[in-house]
Amino acid sequence: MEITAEILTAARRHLASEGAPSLSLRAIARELGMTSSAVYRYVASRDDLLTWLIVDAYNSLGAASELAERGVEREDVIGRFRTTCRAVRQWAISNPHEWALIYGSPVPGYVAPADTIVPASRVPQLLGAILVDAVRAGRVRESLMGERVDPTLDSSLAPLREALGIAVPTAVIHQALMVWVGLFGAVSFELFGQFQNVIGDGPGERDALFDRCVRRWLDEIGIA
Amino acid sequence: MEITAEILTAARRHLASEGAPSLSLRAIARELGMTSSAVYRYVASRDDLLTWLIVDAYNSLGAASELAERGVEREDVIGRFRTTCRAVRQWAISNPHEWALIYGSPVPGYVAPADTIVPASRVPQLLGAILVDAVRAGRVRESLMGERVDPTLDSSLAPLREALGIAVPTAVIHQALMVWVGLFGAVSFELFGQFQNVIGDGPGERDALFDRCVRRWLDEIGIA
DNA sequence: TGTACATCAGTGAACGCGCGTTCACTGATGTAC
DNA sequence: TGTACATCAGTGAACGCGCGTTCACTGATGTAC
Repeated sequence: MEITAEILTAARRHLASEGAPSLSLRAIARELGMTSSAVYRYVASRDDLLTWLIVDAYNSLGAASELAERGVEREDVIGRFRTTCRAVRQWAISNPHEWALIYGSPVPGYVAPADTIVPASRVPQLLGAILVDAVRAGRVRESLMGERVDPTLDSSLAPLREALGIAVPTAVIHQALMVWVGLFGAVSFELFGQFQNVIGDGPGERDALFDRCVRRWLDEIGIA
Repeated sequence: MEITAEILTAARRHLASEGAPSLSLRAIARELGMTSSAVYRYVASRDDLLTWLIVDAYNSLGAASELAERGVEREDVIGRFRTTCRAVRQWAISNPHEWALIYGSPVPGYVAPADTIVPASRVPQLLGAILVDAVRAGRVRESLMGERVDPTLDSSLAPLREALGIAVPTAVIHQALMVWVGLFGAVSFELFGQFQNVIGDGPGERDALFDRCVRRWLDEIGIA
């Protein structure tokens, strides 16, 4: 399966330099010095190729985050969270087109097959594990742990609660979800250019902004 | 300038039903029963048309939010904020492709001209005005108002601070920015399908989720 | 060891499609004298 | 009132391009007897 790997490499390279919209089977064939029809021996269709790349991107982001997080002492919940957030942002900055592919506008007509679910959940899972450890260590805000919550919300967050493995109050899960959404939003805002004309992009300015976001997210969960 | 308006209408319709990627001058010409070359009498290029639509989308979102917010008593800062958030989300749900156009992945090769800056700032401006009123009424969290902040952050948020008109501490501005980013992230997450397989989409479930987000954003600023 | 056959990676031409953009033009309408 | 001219919205053909996908094929490699 050498060639399959080569195709994936070429597709990755093309994605990284040109972006998803101009990604075509023909372009990849060209890059490999093959006929476009030859590629069909390995890839079923354009959508199939897209799926490969999406899975690949999720895995790349997941692996990068996990690797970074693993380098921090288990007891250091704050450090683990901070490191994970930074790893996500760094990966996104290094791979903007990949980020756009997985977290940007959906491609009209493309429906993600089930194969993407597991890779897509690696980062949320990682954040979830950190949360669980924080809960276990009794480091989550008391007021949040005890808060009663709208039953509709309770049921809509049930799948997440079960995924965590231990009993975590819905209010905490919601807060964690907000953090994840905030992390995603902050990175996307920066990458998609929404900070243009609003926030300076001098050296370190955006890092400082993001670092404070991380600190605030920790505050919101109550980990201090 | 009747025809210019008709072209814009057709483009809007096409965008709404098919999405930005398949938007082409030829498709719009077809929709209008014109030759594709005739369109060039009114539109300079495809990028020009894209710019029209981007400005149009920002203005549509801005107008919808402003209209909703204006319907709330001035003293009711909480109501104004909640209403604005909901208006933004509702607009996005009603106009998903427009939302993707302005807040989704950037189109490679397209550079937004300066004309988009003012329309793009309508919602942030609205949120800023609410914040200013909250600060004036002394309803922002004390701890946040008094917090000292990294000087790099101070300078990177300077443009925002000046835009607000009155003196607002950097910590508060950063928090407000986080709220805006969170709002954007929450809406995009929902619209771009990231909640699939994670959160139920039964009646009211996502509304409940979002409503709690709004409440938490208020908490974070300290308005209660 | 040598022949006959099967496998299979890759070719090349073609299909029908849509795109942005240009350009010489038609034909109706409005204006000047 | 009638003629000559200018303006200008819209046409139609063409340019060169890229795309996804199919299909009959070549030619090298491997396998069986």
